[in-house]
Amino acid sequence: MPGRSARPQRKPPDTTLELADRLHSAAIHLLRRLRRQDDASGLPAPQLSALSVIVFGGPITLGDLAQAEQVRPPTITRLVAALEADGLVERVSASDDRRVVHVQATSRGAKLLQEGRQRRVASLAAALRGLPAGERGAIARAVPAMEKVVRGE
Amino acid sequence: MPGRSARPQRKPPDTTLELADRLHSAAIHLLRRLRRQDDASGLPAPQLSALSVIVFGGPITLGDLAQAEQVRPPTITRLVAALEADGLVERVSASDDRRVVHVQATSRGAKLLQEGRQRRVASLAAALRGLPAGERGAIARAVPAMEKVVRGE
DNA sequence: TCATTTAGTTAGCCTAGCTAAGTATATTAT
DNA sequence: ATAATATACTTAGCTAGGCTAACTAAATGA
Repeated sequence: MPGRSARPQRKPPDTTLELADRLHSAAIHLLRRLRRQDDASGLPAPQLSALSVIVFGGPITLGDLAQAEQVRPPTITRLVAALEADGLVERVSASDDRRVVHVQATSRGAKLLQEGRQRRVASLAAALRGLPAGERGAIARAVPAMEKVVRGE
Repeated sequence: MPGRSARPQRKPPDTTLELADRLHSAAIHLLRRLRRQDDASGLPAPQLSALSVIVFGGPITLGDLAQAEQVRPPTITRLVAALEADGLVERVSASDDRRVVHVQATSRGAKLLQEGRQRRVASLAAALRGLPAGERGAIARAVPAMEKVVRGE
């Protein structure tokens, strides 16, 4: 019985509301599962997420980063402060508008992301590899649509 | 690892590692988006999630609930305490083993779940309704597999 | 009987999120 | 030119979720 959900559901949802509900629930549990297996790799998920945007999105203002990360300005200030304290990113103030702060990855930050990301999602990847190909394929085909939802399109 | 939001991607992932990465990222952003739209209506996500297990899974021990929710015992103690303080669940100690505590929903808890939960996911449901039917279907077909991954099967 | 295991709680810590209010810089209107 | 307003970010202070370590109480078993 360990590991057994109290609510096993194997049928696809058949109303949009049920779909939303189950997607929501699955997201919560997915992240909790990953967080628990994360410990070795270093940064907490939100910091890693922000770092990833910074590394891939180049220098970015704090405001844009907050929007990309779907959080309020004070939250991004704090996340960036934590990353900066670890030497993974640095602030650069804009020359033309001195209110604006750009943030960019240091080489250490970029390196940590490259190395750490695979480790962090390794357990999820392993679980996905354990699925029948058809089910893994179903998830793969759903991901672009999920990203669209997340971006609010 | 997340972070694809700075660069929208519309292609399905073609390696398992990339799939894991993007699924993870989508889950993070999905939950943040929902949290922000979670009005005064009710409980924070983790409490709602636990309440849902309790309502649908009947009376359940704290240990089993912790497992179902993928959290450590102290966390479940705290979540249940919060739900109890709101009169949504109640503790019942087991007659045969006095260490064990079962938790069950009150009628208020069951009612709040029925009403409030749908409200909470309403914005997600609306976003899903805005998708082309094919993409919504892709997500619907992926959900059972995601639940399987989450349960660690 | 006494040691061990099991279920849950308590204490104490850290991180993530928020709002409200503050500072500094830009912009706009008078 | 200056006053009002808007923007970008920070600070302060709060709620909440997550953890480990250490505890109590009850069951099990040698």
